[in-house]
Amino acid sequence: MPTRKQTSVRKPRSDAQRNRERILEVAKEAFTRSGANTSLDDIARDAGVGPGTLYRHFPTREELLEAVYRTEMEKLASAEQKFAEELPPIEALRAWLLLFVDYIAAKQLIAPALNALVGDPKKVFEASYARIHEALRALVKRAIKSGDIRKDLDPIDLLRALIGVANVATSPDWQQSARRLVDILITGSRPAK
Amino acid sequence: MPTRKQTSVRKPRSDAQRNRERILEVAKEAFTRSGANTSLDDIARDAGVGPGTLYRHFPTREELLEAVYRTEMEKLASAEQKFAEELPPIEALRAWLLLFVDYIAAKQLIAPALNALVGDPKKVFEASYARIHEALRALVKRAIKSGDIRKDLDPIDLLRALIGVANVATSPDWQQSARRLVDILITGSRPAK
DNA sequence: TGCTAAAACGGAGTTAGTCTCCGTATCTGT
DNA sequence: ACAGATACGGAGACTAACTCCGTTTTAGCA
Repeated sequence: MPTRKQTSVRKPRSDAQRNRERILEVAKEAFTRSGANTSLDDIARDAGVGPGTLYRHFPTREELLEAVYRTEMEKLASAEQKFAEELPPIEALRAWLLLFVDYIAAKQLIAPALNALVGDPKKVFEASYARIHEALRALVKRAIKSGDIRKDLDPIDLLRALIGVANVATSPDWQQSARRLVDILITGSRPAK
Repeated sequence: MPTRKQTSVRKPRSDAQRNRERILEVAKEAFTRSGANTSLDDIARDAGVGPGTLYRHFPTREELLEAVYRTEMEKLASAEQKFAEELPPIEALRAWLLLFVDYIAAKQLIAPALNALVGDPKKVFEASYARIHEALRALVKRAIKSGDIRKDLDPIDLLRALIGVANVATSPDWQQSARRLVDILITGSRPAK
């Protein structure tokens, strides 16, 4: 028996793969530009495929949204390692939180994702959330070990606060607000004494 | 000349008033129950009016959402005075922040509002946001004066963090997370020394 | 109280987006 | 290069959004 994975997956056909990526790319731009309610048929057309093809790859709007979102979040999560290697714990944490802010500032990707949230919150976040959470937890863990952060801090709390800031991005200075908030959060997370 | 307001407002017809309230009430429940994408025609039917009537009162989905949202936020904002009178500054602030959490926990009203956000963020929040912000600012101001909070704290930062928490309400314990966050925020907002 | 103009109603009908179905085209392995 | 499997695409059914206008209701006045 070959050691290769034999779990059903027969093979992905090359044109299918191409189309999938094409759709994802167009969708990302469309959602970012016009919000999460953009016509899916339009996205299909812009990607040069029929509606049927789009729906075969992503049966629901939410699934497409999630796929786009997950792809982007993956990039963010992978930045954790770099910071962890280059900076002292507390600074690595701060840097990553700030990157998080910059990232969603540039991409505005949180809005579409949130939109989908209304339908079924868990689905959309489940996968990417886990990945992001893992990255953040690693950073917090190191900062706890070095004594910069108090033991009982739940990393999710920080994450939630930050994601929130992005959503309430009504005023133009929201990004600065987010930066100040990072400081508040870190200060508030220090050991009691 | 009579001192009464004469600014255009001719008169609101009683049936119009009734219908408006009826729609608002049904809409609030519908959005809370099924998310912000509920069929507006359905809402109209449940309220016992025709689609035309609903659209006359609230030309767009966003406007209906905003009206519902604003009504609820008004209630929250008005709680500020009570706390300010009954509690010491820092505790009044804490209490109000916690009420904020409880409130959106119960009503889940933030989700629909956010959904609308994608279309045009400012519009939806503008009015109610101002009201809430005002309440929070008053509380923070008092807490600064009493020396419990550092001078340069921007109240909006706290608000943003909290709203965010509600949005990322994926896990069942999000409410506890929010409560911990309130502590973090308050601690992080204390004077430097 | 009865009358009238203004205000508001309501639902049929138009428009637009979602999603499916299936005949046709393309790919992969032999 | 052939066969079978896989994927494509777009016509069309369905559903919700939103409008338009003939009918009904209301407020104010004589």
